[in-house]
Amino acid sequence: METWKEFEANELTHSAAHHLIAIHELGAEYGGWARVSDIAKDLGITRGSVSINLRALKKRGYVVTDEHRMVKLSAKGLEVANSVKSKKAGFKTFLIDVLGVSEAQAEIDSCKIEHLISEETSERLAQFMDEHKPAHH
Amino acid sequence: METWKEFEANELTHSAAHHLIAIHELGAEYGGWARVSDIAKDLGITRGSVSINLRALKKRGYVVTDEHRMVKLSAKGLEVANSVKSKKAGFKTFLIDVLGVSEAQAEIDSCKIEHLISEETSERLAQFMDEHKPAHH
DNA sequence: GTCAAATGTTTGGTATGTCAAACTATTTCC
DNA sequence: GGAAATAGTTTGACATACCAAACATTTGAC
Repeated sequence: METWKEFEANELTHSAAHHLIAIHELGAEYGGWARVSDIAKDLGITRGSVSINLRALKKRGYVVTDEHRMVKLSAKGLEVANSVKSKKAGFKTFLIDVLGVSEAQAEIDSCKIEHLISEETSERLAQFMDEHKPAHH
Repeated sequence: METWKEFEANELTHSAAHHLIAIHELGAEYGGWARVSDIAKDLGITRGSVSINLRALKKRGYVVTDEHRMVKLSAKGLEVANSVKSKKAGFKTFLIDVLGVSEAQAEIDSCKIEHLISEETSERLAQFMDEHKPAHH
């Protein structure tokens, strides 16, 4: 009867998920390392906000920093970043290819729910997509 | 590039959506009217929280109150409550019947995303479900 | 090596959404 | 009709997540 509170209990908030994704993408060419101001620029928020948000993500073990204040995902952070990205990609593909939703709306919807979908659902969706792949000769 | 901020721009928060749904369901037998303390009991939060949250929902035109402090959805509030409920129901059915997700997980996932799904996606999903109804004789 | 620019942090502010607890108002019971 | 229980509101607290602006630190240009 209080299923609705599961939302608050979610491992990651939408904001936290996007901080991790930003680090992952910005760090891609630099061995995983990213800078606070580049994360801020990428997310369109201030350096101050990122600084504070990273403190919490660091404390919770999702990111690590080095002596030059460079930021990197921990193993746990990398795992959840990849999980969220794959959920988003899978759901977006489903929306476009199966339901026929427009690309723009599919991007928005998949971005909104990427961090909320359970492993069970994302696995079943992947299985469904696999079974309904366009036929090949 | 800042699609991720659409989340914050969503018409309803998860909490707001569930306040509206609670009013809708509690009021069902009383001409739509519900009491603060029953809403609080239903949601599992304090009367104080509900009181404050309703103030905002009233200001934004989703609920109305009478001289006895009874609470009811406005036409707009009723519309969004119904929309959210139907999105949840449609998505949950899809998860269970099409993907084979467990009932418990489908309930949680659909509850988390019910207020985030666009009209376009929910319409396409409804259409998909309609086209894939179990065959009848 | 100095000075300016860029970067990172901190502080004080806002908004949401929760709590506990104090307070006020209403209803119910006898 | 008075006392107790119930209902509603308000206050002060906390957590998240943003901003602007002040501040500190680091980097880079010369």
